[in-house]
Amino acid sequence: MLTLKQIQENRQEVIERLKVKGFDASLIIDQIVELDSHRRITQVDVDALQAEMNSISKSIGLMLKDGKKSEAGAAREKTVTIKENIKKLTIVLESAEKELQNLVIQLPNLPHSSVPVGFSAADNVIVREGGVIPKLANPLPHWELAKKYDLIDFELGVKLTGAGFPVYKGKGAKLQRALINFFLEEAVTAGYSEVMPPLMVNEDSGFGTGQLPDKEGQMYHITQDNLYMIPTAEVPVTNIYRDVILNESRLPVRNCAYSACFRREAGSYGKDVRGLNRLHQFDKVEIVQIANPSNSYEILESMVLHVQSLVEKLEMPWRILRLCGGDMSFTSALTYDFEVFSTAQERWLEVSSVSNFESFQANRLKLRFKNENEKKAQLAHTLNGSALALPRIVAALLENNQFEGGIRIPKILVPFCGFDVIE
RNA sequence: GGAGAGUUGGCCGAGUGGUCGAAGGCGCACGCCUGGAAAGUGUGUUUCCGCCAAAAGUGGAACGAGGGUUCGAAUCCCUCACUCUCCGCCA
Repeated sequence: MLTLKQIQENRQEVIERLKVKGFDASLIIDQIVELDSHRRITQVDVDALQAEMNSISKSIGLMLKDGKKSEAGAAREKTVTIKENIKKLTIVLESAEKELQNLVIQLPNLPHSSVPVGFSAADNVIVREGGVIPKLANPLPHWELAKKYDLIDFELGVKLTGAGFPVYKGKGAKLQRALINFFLEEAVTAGYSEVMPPLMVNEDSGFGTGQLPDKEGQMYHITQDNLYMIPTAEVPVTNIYRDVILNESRLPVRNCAYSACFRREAGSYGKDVRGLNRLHQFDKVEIVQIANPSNSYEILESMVLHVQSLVEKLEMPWRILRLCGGDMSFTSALTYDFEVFSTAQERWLEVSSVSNFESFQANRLKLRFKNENEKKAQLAHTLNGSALALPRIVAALLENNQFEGGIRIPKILVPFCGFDVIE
């Protein structure tokens, strides 16, 4: 959520920047500016009436103490109309605040100046790439490999739950655990401290990171207890710092977490969802940082390098995209996507998204920092990235490393798996 | 799930209708003291929304959350959430 100050002070710039995301903000911003001034004027009035009330109340107390009963009664009568006016104006004030809030949360985050203009994935910019795309004679897609070597049972998942909830078996299951451990170890070594968060969150947490109210339909909602299944560990981990004022010396805060992730993926269909390409439940290791605004973009780069080191260690053909305005999420200021190449499907699969949210989430979270010398706390920057999401990594790993009669496990994973080939 | 007791500032803890944003203590910051430190001592130490060009200053709000009673609520009433204890159930 943008701050009112941001909107007031850089009105034109905000409108221009949001155009990069294909968002026309001019009307909303006009309304916000007008409503905010209305709100402030009303508040001045309410405060003045309140002050009068307070002073009368105080004097009544003193009068009663002195035994001046009739004077106190007279004063009491004066309060009747003041009280009515306060009531009326408070209603006006509260509805203005509510309306203002409703408008402000409709505005997406401002894209960073380096974000390319564009409307679809085709307009994303390749930043750099690496690895080698293997040349295979007749590669099988991972869903066939999974069946052939009995690694993943999609039909069984349908029986138990529904489409998009696969059952991993044998070496397939072991590979999941190996990847999770590998990713966590790498993150911890890189200085992230591990947390294991709840897989369900409350409404406040959903709002804090921006899933609610915008993406309500993307999360599984347990209505009986009004809880949401997390779509990513970003939600619980970032919300650890909701309503927190950190000491500046603690920044950057770095956390990593493994979690299962749950997404309804309403409206998806076709080859995009085949096999592991899009699931309702999947595993992911997430990295999160809370940063000082002065160096949050350097931190973003370091997170990108961390993810890059993972795909390199896994010997995958990879590339990094800088997302264009139209392809970026509502909450992000700058996002890099990582893709790995899937040989059998002959296409790039997104395996990670690394973003700087600047103060957009922090403003919702009331996540601030200050040092001893400062009176006023300021909003921190939040960043996160997948490091990494498993399913498409598994898809690429199976497809790219297949050979006649087996699948080779990348060297770095062998100690985690306990085997070096699937056959 | 049943019964009871709680929820106050960074922490502990007092406060049952009036001048309480809140005693006292701990912690922390700065100063004095000291050769240096400890002890001692003094001052300060929540956050949000406004007014003001800004600072100074100043108005308002907040004692788990929301509502109510009252001229006035941390204090009384209602609803909800959470915590603890006992019982039940359970990996």
